[in-house]
Amino acid sequence: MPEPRRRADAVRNREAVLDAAETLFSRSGPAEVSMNSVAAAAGVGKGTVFRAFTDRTGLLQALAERRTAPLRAAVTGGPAPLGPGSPPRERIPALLDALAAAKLENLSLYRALEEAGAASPYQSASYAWWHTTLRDSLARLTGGQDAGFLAHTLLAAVRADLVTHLRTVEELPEEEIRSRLAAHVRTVLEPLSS
Amino acid sequence: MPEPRRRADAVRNREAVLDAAETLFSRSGPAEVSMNSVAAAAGVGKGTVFRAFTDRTGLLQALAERRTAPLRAAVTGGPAPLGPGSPPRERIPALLDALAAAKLENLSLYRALEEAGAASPYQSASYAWWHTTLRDSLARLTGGQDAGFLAHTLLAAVRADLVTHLRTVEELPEEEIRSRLAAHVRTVLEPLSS
DNA sequence: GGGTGATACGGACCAAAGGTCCGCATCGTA
DNA sequence: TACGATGCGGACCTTTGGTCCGTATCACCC
Repeated sequence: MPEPRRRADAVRNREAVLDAAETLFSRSGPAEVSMNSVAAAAGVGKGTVFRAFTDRTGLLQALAERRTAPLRAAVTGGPAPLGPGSPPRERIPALLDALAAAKLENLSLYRALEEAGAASPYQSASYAWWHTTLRDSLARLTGGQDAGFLAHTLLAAVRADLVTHLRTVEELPEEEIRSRLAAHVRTVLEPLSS
Repeated sequence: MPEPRRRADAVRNREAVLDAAETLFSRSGPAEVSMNSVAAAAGVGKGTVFRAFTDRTGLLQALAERRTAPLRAAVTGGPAPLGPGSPPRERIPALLDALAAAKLENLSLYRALEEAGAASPYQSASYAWWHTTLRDSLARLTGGQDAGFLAHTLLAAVRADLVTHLRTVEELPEEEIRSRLAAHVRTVLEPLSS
């Protein structure tokens, strides 16, 4: 596979689109960010956006991936408590707290991502990755039993629309949300035999 | 308020639309059920559908309400374990199991409902009702502390898209899903001081 | 620097879906 | 049976994701 060599203007445009989309999402809800507006904000034609990212979901994924690259790196190869070496009882709360923090920082992006057009969030590679990571850590405590289901329920507790509801309707501050989540994780982890 | 008296054809059409929509949802995913197709299947014009239900969300809500009326009745005024008199340790698992069962029976309807077009599921009256009901029961165990958050997490565990994923991708049978959910509920309820 | 093929650009265009509108039909009542 | 109120239906509008292709730009070689 001899890497087909990207043209300079193509990579420049790709970056511009990501930047524009990032700004738009930071300023308004997911519904206001249409592909048209992204293209316009990037000073680029619509076709360029779709060529670079295939479809809306592709753009959202690329954006989310770029924003959370450090987090993913910390989880896959970093030190404790996020890194793969950490003991589950430290790592699992850390994972969920980090994920919650990431969502809180990029709420409308994550909302857009989880609405997902047609496909449910459960189809995405990103969800699969988090689920696997979490499940494996959990399995070291449970012996594997129901770790998968438990991982799903924990991840469901940090879904972007729920977090949004907690922030905007129940008006909980970030730290409050994170501490309640932490308490919940503690509760769930408690009874697991080491 | 002297009840404006509904015309006979209007109520007939309303029913026809509900029936048609119900059939469509039972046969295909939420994306396939457009307002147009509902109108066509009901043998009725589009305007009639929108006049009767205001918008798509209104139709979905009306449909869900009709399908789960018995369940709501059982919860608000029925006998144990669902009824309001039952002790929380019986009632809470029963509530979640019943809700899970309802979703399993009407998966694509609930998926459509939770996608919600623009508004998140957390805006809906139906969610608020379940959340309040569950929170109140939980509060009788926790003394109120974090009952609201816990109720959210429990409800998140039965979200339609998650349930769909468990059924179709992980291929768990209904009973398996319900029993894992039950186990999870037990775990979460366990540490609560009575 | 100039020529040439490959690659990317951009915006007109398309299709689908939710929602609106209003001339016409049907209902309920006297 | 007549007549006003209510409801009907489908053409129409708007928005949005996504496609297409004639044109411009890039990268490479001479």
